[in-house]
Amino acid sequence: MKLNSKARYAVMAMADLAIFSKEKPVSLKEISLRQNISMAYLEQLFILLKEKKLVRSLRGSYGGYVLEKPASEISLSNIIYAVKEEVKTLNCKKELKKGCKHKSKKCITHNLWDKLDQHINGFFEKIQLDEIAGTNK
Amino acid sequence: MKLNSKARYAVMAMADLAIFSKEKPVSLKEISLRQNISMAYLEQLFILLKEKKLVRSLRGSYGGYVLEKPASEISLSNIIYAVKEEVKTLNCKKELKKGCKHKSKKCITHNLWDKLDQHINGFFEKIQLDEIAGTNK
DNA sequence: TTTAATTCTTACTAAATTAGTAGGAATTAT
DNA sequence: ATAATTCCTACTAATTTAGTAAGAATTAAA
Repeated sequence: MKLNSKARYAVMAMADLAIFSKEKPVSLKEISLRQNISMAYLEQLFILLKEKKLVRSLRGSYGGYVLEKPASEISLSNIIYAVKEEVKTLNCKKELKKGCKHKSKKCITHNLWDKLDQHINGFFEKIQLDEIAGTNK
Repeated sequence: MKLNSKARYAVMAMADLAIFSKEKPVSLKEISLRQNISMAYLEQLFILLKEKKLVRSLRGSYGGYVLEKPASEISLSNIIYAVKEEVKTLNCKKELKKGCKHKSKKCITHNLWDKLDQHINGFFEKIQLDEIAGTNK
């Protein structure tokens, strides 16, 4: 049960934006230096964050990224799913793949993992970026 | 954020034991057939479950495994940690490794992941095997 | 109009992890 | 004795992770 770097870095970067992109766009280089994350890696993450309309980009010199919406309207869940990380406690989707079903029955722990799934996703949904960044006070 | 097969299988196997080992020891072969898990893989898991005193083995013909304690006294957490799976949301242990600390400060999301850690472990601790197996009614 | 700083895009890769398989030794009820 | 089992150790193919690398496109400022 591990959270990978992709999700961890994405949240760190978004928190950095929430704090520093109020006056001007923040470049990935700045984030890279402040948060100690490889810049080329950040580039890949920001493509995804942009696709999901969590950030807006400004190209060219003095460009960078800003939040597309207020930090209070962006949940941890939004960020994590934007970079394609997801909670997966069952190895089946909607009970279709093998590994869970056997002899046409759901596996004995199916409901348990479903509950765990909801437990973790609930956490991700209730926390907003402003709280993470400490800009909600 | 994925739960791996090791933990999933361990919990399934323990639930199987909780249900079927009341009269006689249950062999890994039986579990393998009922739960659709490779027997050689189960062998490795049961070495670990035994080490943590969650099960007791009976070798030889007609041998197998039984629970070492009542299912109501074995938590999901016990099982998951027995097979060396763990919740890891920070990539640092006790703030020592690099990747979290940078310029001698904790990373910006450190407290968040700490909370997530507690949230998930809380779930694992509050659920007992009898509940999973449905033998608590 | 040139330059420097930036985002955008695609391809590659080393290392680690996962999810097993394989083979045989030791033990024990029948 | 035999068959069924646990115990033990080593190996491995596939996948995932966490990046690196190289260069094209864009734009503010000098």
